[in-house]
Amino acid sequence: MQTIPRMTHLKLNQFLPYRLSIASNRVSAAVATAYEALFGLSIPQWRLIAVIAQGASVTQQALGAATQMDKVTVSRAATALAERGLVKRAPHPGDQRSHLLSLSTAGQALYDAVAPKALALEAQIFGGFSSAEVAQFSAMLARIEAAAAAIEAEQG
Amino acid sequence: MQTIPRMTHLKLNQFLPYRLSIASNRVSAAVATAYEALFGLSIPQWRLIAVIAQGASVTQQALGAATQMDKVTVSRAATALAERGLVKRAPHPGDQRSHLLSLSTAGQALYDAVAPKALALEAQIFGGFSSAEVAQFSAMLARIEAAAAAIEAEQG
DNA sequence: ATCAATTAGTATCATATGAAACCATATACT
DNA sequence: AGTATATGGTTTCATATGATACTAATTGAT
Repeated sequence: MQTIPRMTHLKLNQFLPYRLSIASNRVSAAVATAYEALFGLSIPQWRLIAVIAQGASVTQQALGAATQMDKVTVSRAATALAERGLVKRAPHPGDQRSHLLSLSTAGQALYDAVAPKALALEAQIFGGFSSAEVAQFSAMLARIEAAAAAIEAEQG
Repeated sequence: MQTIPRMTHLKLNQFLPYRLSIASNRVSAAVATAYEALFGLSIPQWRLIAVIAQGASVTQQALGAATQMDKVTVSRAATALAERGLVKRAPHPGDQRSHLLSLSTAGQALYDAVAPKALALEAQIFGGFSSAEVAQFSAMLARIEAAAAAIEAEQG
């Protein structure tokens, strides 16, 4: 028996979806560790806080759309934040199923503490990047997202 | 009470760790769906196959290092692949705790089928990229990985 | 040679995530 | 108005993942 040379060689460590996944996981791990250690926040919780801080008064539905997280994940993070007194849930006028979430004073204070730290972490990770490179990278991510979403859509 | 303008505004959808995570998750989801639908492979299983195909005869320890996956994940994927008859486990001469994994004929055939499909997916996702852009993106990922790993190490 | 400390791999446990089922309310259609 | 359908959110269930504990074998030190 003899070995027939294959047409396609695939080196895992040059395969971009793999590389992307590794890089993303490392970044997420670093960020998650920092948030957890410093503020006791999970990534979903932090994302909610970031969006609520921007938008003032938001439904969970809107939070799901803005953070691209599942409604179950949003629900759990929202419950935890409410229990911790970081967000307030007001009834939604005109829809009794829904609440409007906003930051409590404590939540706002936490946000004010977290945000600079988050930006510092980002700066640490992308420290070597020029602003042109950052812009380029960001644009590339957008293209990748769109292409991947298209594939997913076509796969049903 | 009056609102004091904050120093740091943070828009989640411009926050790069978030953007990176979203893009990576989309790509992983698209890839995972395709592998699962076409070949019944999970991503860890596919990674093992890819590395074994390169390296011929490898220990799980080496597979863990090459794929950056936990040894538990490697163990589970290896067991599943062995049960499916895609990889063979030979005793490691000189270390009886360890096995040497290699592709069976069926495993090699599967690899030969999967690899082109994987490359096609990659091409679809990065289709809009020039080869210079691909190289740039790849280099950026490497820098990001290194920076994130450094942070993790320092957080220890 | 004996015993402590590592290491390869597996098994067990805890946690995070999302899919599916579910409840209450809201909307659409007749 | 009255009924079917859709929607916001929560609960329940199944699965994936990794930390921890464990077993068997190997290495190192005396």
